[in-house]
Amino acid sequence: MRDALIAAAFQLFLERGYEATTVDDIVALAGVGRRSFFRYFPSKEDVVFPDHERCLADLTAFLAGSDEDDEPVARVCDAARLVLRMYAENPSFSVQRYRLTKSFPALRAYELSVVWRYERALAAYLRRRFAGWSDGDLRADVIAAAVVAAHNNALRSWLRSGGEDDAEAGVDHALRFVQDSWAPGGEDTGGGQPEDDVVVVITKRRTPLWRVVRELETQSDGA
Amino acid sequence: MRDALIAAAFQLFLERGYEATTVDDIVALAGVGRRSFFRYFPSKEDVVFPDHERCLADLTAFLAGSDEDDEPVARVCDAARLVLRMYAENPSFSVQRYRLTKSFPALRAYELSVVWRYERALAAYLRRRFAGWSDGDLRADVIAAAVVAAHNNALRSWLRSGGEDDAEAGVDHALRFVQDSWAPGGEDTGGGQPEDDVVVVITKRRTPLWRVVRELETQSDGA
DNA sequence: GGACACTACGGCACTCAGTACCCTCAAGTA
DNA sequence: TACTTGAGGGTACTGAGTGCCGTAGTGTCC
Repeated sequence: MRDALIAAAFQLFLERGYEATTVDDIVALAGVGRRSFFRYFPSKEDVVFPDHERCLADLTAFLAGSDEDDEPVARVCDAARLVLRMYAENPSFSVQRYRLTKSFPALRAYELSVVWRYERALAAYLRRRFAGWSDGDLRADVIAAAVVAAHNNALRSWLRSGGEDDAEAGVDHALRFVQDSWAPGGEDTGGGQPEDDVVVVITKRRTPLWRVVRELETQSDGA
Repeated sequence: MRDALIAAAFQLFLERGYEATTVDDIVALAGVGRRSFFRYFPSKEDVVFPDHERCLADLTAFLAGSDEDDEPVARVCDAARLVLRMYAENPSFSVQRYRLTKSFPALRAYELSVVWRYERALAAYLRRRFAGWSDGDLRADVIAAAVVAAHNNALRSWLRSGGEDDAEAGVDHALRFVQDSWAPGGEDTGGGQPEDDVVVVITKRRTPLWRVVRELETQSDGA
């Protein structure tokens, strides 16, 4: 019955839009009573995100089950991959939902509150791991936000592709950017370059440093 | 009349809670018609955040009015300070609102959508500035999220203090953490060095960029 | 002064999400 | 048979938000 309601809801949402579809329409199509809808979904928005509650529980469990030896940033990146996998399990459903949420502000607002809960779960884990550091909480909040932003950047790009691209590769690439910023050494996994290969940078003094960095970044990977 | 509605709403919200206060209660206390409430505020949530629309416009204008020489990350940090200043202008109001939003999920969800709009404004600016960089959009999204997270970390800590702490100092400290991660050279404000003086940097390939930058920063002012 | 707009506000009626309460029916159990 | 339990249905209600219209004040032009 839960699945029947989800199917009916999506059919109508895609046909005539989210706001133009009432709960009465959905239950009429699904052939169930109106009261039953609210037994399965606390609100009309919830029917659009039926699996996030479980995913959030998985994510929390995953973080709770990590030990002291894990590199914290790498761990939250793996947690983000967990979320991506949920989307990737049902590409067509995820893409449909993406188009829906993109066009209806009410759904976007709901999605934000879901994402916020993921972010707080990551931040809570990082705060534990950074306890005692100076600015540990700040670091935790910023890194959690960065991980979520990177994940969402890759996820949205995958969704825009209609689920055709390689979702895992995209999110790996995006998360590497975050790890390079805060989990130094993470990118140094080997490769063929000899360690003592040398780069020489020549620039005018007083060039804004960010311009130098930009030049370095566009020309090489690493330094 | 707008101010009368805000005052009446906050009085009732603080007295009996957000959800227990109906729009009818508010308009009765303010002595205006119910229909007028919705003329000034599109929804009941909006009365809690009466100045964000203007602040968002200020922020957008601030970013639009910047030129190519500005360091992008420093610019969005300054934009974040703009938002903080709006909170700091009315400490007691901000603290009251903070306690309200903390305890009512509906308000928290609304606040998230407001914050999201700020973040998108910052990201849009950064995307323009990073256009052409490899992973420019990703970088823009991540940095925007980090700036917002740092700002919110400092803001919440100030709000929890009841508006007693130094808000500006707190947010400066938090934003410095972000700038140190991505906007090296922020301290480059002048000095007498001749323009054509040349700096040579020698480093190993595959050294994490941030290490190079740190080294540069500690050894010279500028590049 | 009178006709004309324009604006701000109030009142009324409506839709729809969400809730409280109670009903039915079926399945199991003493 | 009587009793409980749980899934679902029906009804009536509250409250947010909208559309429509009426009305009163405030100009402005003739």
